[in-house]
Amino acid sequence: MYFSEIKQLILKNLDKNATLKVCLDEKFGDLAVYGLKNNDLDCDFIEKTQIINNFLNIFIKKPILFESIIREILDKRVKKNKERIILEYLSPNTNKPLHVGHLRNGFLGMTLANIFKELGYSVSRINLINDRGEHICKSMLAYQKWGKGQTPESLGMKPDHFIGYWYVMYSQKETPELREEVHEMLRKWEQKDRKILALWKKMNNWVYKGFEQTYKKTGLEFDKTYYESKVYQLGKKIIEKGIKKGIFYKGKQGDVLFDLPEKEFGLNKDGSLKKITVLRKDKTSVYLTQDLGIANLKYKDFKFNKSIYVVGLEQDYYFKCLFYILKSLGYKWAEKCFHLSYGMVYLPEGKMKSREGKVIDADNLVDDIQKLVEKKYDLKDNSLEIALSAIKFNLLLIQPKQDIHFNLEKSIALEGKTGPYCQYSLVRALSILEKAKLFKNPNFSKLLLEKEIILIRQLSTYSEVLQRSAESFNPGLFTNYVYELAKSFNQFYDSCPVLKAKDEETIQARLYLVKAFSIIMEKGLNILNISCLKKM
RNA sequence: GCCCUCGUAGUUCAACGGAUAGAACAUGGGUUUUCUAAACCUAAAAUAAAGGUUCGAUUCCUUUCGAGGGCACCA
Repeated sequence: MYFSEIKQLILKNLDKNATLKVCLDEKFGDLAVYGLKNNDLDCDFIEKTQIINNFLNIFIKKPILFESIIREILDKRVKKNKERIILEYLSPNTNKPLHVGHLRNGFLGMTLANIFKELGYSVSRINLINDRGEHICKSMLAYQKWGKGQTPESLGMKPDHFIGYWYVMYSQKETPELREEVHEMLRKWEQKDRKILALWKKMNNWVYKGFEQTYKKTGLEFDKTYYESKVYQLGKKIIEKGIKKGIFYKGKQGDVLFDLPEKEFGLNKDGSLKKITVLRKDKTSVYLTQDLGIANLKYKDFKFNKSIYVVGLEQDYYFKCLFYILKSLGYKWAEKCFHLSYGMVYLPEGKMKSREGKVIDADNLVDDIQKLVEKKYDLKDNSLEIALSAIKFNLLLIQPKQDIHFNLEKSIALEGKTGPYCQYSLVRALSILEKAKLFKNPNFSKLLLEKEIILIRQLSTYSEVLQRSAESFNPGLFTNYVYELAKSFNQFYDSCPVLKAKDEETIQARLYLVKAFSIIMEKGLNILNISCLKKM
């Protein structure tokens, strides 16, 4: 019998509304449920039941319990779920390199995708590249004016950093005249002016080359890439239809508007309804125009059961509008769209400002931490994997809604509650398993010590945490679990020798426990996109 | 002005409405002839304030204070 089956059997015997909880505190039972007076549980694996503080505590016969948990982990069965989930994340602009905020976004998306995959969903990961618009023209204009034909190669710069350099230069030199030139450039771009298109292509290709390097280094992956320049016109037909249906209307100046209802959005200061522009008077798209189109395209391409947008909290209002308009247009799938909003990353001196170059650059961050690892532990091997593990773990640990106050020295620790700590616990486990052989029939009644029991209980909550983490779209919950698991193992490792235990039966029972731990820890690290190392 | 989010040890973060609010870092004290000490053990330290709902509130509701974000042709 597996642990999940035990839980189901017990649940059958309880009230309908009862929820079972695995107890991690040894004083209580193995499972507990609140508020039950009647404890007639008729299952032969139950040792005793006891009511403490109005909790019904259920004690299960230890060998059966341990075997059920460990066996379930060893006999990995893959669940399948027919639901399809799409996740959009990263979505960079092509006018500057990636910074630590992008990393937070990307790792949130990647990890959530992995969590849903582990639960059996069919998942597609989408990157929507913001490759057009005024902000893109800014770096183009600066390069055109002052670039003197230099290239990333001629300056020895990573190509996306090269582009970012011109974006910062534009911002520093910006004047009303320059701003007008940017508008003019965008107009030419939309009219497919050859020269401008050629410049745009050249510069975007540089950026992509740089992004690719960063993706590869940090492990960011996608199943599908949409380019804004190719799809930004899609929304216009929807706008036309919406006007005919009376959902949108033309403003005095010829722009197209949508009225936001008072109930959900409140009123303006003067008591009028809030409005939002869906198309400019000159018929060019605003973000909303293209997002209406892209949302449709996504549904056509994927027929999703859930569409998740990983985008910062500064766009909460925007997404509320977008989803409301989609619903008003009659798309049934509108309610399956979800904005995963996450907090900003702040520097000690305040908000990051790309325009001023005040950012924690993604590439530099990885390089810095990697150097730190090499220096601190005097090693070359695996230093990148360890540095990335520290960064990813740190960014994922904090629940999405929280802002992160980033401090280079303090934030990316290498010891304590960190990625490397978790990697290290797996290294230790694998090192034991390498030296031993597992026999077929372990005797789990040999596992009696406190640290053994805590580790087993910790292992037993894996699926539960995974499920909760998915339901709340919170990878932080799972990241914390991975740490707690590593901690339980390190404590076990310290107090319970495996290969040098007193008798062969204890050795085997503990080996099975180590094996089960290594399986879950490997899964856990893979979900967090952290490398499983054999040596550290 | 209005709307949204957040306020937990010195610091950075946890806690499905449930049992004694957990960690990490920093600080103090310890552990290596034993499977990797990037580890383990140990001490001290917190729910912004005031009300309410509840058998029970860090969690839900109201108010105040504080921080951040947003509110029609920006992304």
